[in-house]
Amino acid sequence: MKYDYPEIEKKWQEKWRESNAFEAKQDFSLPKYYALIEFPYPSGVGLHIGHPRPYTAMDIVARKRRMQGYNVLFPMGWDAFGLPTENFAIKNHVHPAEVTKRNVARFKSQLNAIGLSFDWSREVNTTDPEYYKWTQWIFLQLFKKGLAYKTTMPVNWCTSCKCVLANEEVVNGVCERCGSEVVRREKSQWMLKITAYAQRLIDDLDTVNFIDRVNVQQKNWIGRSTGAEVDFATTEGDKLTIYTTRPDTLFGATYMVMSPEHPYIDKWKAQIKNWDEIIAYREASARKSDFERTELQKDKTGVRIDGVMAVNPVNDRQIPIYVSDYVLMSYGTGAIMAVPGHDTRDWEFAKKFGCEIVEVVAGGDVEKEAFTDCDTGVLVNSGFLNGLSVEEAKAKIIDWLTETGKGRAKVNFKLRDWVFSRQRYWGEPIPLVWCDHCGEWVPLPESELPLRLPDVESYEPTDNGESPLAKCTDWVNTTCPRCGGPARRETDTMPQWAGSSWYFLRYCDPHNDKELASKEALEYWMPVDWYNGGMEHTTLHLLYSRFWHKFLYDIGVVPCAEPYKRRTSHGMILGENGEKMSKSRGNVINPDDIIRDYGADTLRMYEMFVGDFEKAAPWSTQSIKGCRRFLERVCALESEVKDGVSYSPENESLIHKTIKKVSEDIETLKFNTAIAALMTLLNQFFEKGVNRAEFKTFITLLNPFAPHLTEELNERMGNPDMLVREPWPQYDESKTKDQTLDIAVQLNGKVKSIVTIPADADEQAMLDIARADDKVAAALSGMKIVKTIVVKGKIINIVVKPL
RNA sequence: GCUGGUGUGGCGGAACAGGCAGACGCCCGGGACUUAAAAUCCCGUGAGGUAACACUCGUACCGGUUCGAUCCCGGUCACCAGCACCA
Repeated sequence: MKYDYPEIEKKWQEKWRESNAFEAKQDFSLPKYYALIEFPYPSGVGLHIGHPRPYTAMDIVARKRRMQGYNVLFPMGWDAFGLPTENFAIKNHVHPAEVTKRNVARFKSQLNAIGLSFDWSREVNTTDPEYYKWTQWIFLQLFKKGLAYKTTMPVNWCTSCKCVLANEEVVNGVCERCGSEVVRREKSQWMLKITAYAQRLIDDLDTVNFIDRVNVQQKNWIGRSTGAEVDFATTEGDKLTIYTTRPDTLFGATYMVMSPEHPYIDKWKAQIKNWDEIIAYREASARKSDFERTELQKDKTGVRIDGVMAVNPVNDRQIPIYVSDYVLMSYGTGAIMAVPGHDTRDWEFAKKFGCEIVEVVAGGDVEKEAFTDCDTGVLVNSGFLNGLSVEEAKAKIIDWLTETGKGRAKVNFKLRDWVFSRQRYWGEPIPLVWCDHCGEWVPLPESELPLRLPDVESYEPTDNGESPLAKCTDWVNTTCPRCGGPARRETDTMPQWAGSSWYFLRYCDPHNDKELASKEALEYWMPVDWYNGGMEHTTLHLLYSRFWHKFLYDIGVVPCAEPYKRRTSHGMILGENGEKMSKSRGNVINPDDIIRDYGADTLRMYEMFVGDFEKAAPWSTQSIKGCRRFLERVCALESEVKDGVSYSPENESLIHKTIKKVSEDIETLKFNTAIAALMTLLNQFFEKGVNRAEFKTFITLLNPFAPHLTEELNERMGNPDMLVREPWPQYDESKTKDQTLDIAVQLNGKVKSIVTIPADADEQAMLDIARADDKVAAALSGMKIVKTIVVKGKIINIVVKPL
């Protein structure tokens, strides 16, 4: 058969569509499998060559599961709110909804051209009011439970997007999206209390099967630490509380440091003798952007508070208090005890400002550098802690603090609450109104959802930090749903991460207009069995959606505490030069061109064969030809097929091995070696011949990888049903074993010969065969055997020395 | 700085409960077919060495454990990713 891929691919894509081949069934008695990939942001440039890698991988899993008899849910949708669309709309004077529609149409046709087996009857779009109705509904539940609150705080402000960013969206001090400078601004923002779930977000990682680097990154980001809070008295009679992970070093605390934003500074105004100096320092650090702060981190700055002293509770010594911006108001209590002998930052500060350095853990030289080792040190100069190890001292001092009421054990997290509002147009409106009469934010009744985005004349962001919606006075001015008085709508919108935090739930029951999804559907489909997505979402989408899911679990909406049973992640496709693909580097590969020149099946094969799925791999226009050649050879094999029994006993054994290998490799993300095994089998068929049944098994195994070609070949063989509906081949473990084995015979660890033994030969039999071998016998002559090592079925090693 | 990860032919990558290193593919070389080229098919292909064998060296580097180490242990170097004054 000539490999007419454009014709074949078009034909089978239509057949699958006409027969609803991939529709998940509404029969909840069947075993289910929910395979999920991250829905894309439908950008204007179309599909990237990187997209098909995870998509094809999960498509292979989904196709295999269907053949294995599962009711498979493999859906797709659009994460379509977001800035690029809005910016494009502004520039070209089109409505963002119109832009979205076009981009979605383009993406969808590209995805279909790859032959991905999505159930399009469940397509969702985050910008659809029938969808964002439920995004808003979830927000209202969060609000009602006190997990959404508005507060004024310094936030990350992107100077180019003119919009607030979440901490997770700031990378190296610049905007994750556009790379522009991010500055700190005081703004009133909606926040979501993700910190309330910090502990559970860590703990429940033990209940799911995520790849390790995801677990590690999430844990680092949440940043749990254990330590103690200690109350220091001051000469003004206040209680200055600090947090430390090293309470064992309390005797070594020789000064304290407060963040410039600490409220006690204002409180002590009357007592502070150098007030002007303190205020000048506070204002200077307030002006610094996060970027500047990190740039300057090596060089500590600060000012001593003149007029107030603190008292170390363990020894009643009076110690000075400094103000320095290396202490952050947003972590712990905004103040620290400084132990310069055993903390690098305190040591640097102490050296610069001439503070006293006391050694309380012996083992280093605190005059040269801070000694921070917790494993080997022994406590000294520490009263009742002397002689203890760091671990013992921690426990003892916490007991002491608790008994005396001067402190307590404490757990802290680096994770901060999620800044949830954006000053842009193209996002979900926040369904709250401010009522002066009620004096608070009032939620819209659920019956009024969705709160639709109004049509506005200009989507331009404003420099004053207000959302474009603020200009839409007809929409903004409304009545309070509670008291009926005049009220104003919230004009900020939700961030892009809102719609994606729950979309996998909507797929379970996408057309439900009574609830976000029915209980039965959620109980049947959830949790997602396998979710594959990018590492870049680990501390963003993945964390956010786990948080929302746990909240929905708490209020009884979803049946499971974790949304995803298994999470894996793919590597990037790089340009041919090994660099990240980008327009500016001129190394972009367009999937449309590849499909036109090689076909979708070749694209799929190559995306899976290119390298280790979990690692980045450079694209190669040379190597893709190998996959194309393989498919051509599969076509050519058709004419080699002969009726009758196997021509070769080796075929049977290799077929069983290949079924096993391909079946297992798909489950462990080793698509590249699965394909290699199929190539090996094909090569053997050309060498040894192939019968109809063998060929059928081969194309069935290949079907998830190259679905179009294999369907065509299956039809040409006269099989009435589509391969999609055929069962996955089974293997017989006993037939994967060879009758004979080729075993290496070593002398002193060097291979001297290869001998063939029966698979069940015992150690003595193996040794006898080895010694009968000519090469072995020759090598043994003139040698004295010191020792022989025989491992059944593995190896023979004879240790010799000259006679 | 901290936390993870990765170093294997000309290239992408296989093989690791310690047991023939380099599967599979690309590139490259030779041959067949062809008037010729492309395509296809066959053969070769880690490095040194040999007429051909033999043999020697080879999994970032140094050392250790072992009959045997790409794999385990200790140390060093390089690269990638994430975090970054988190007390």
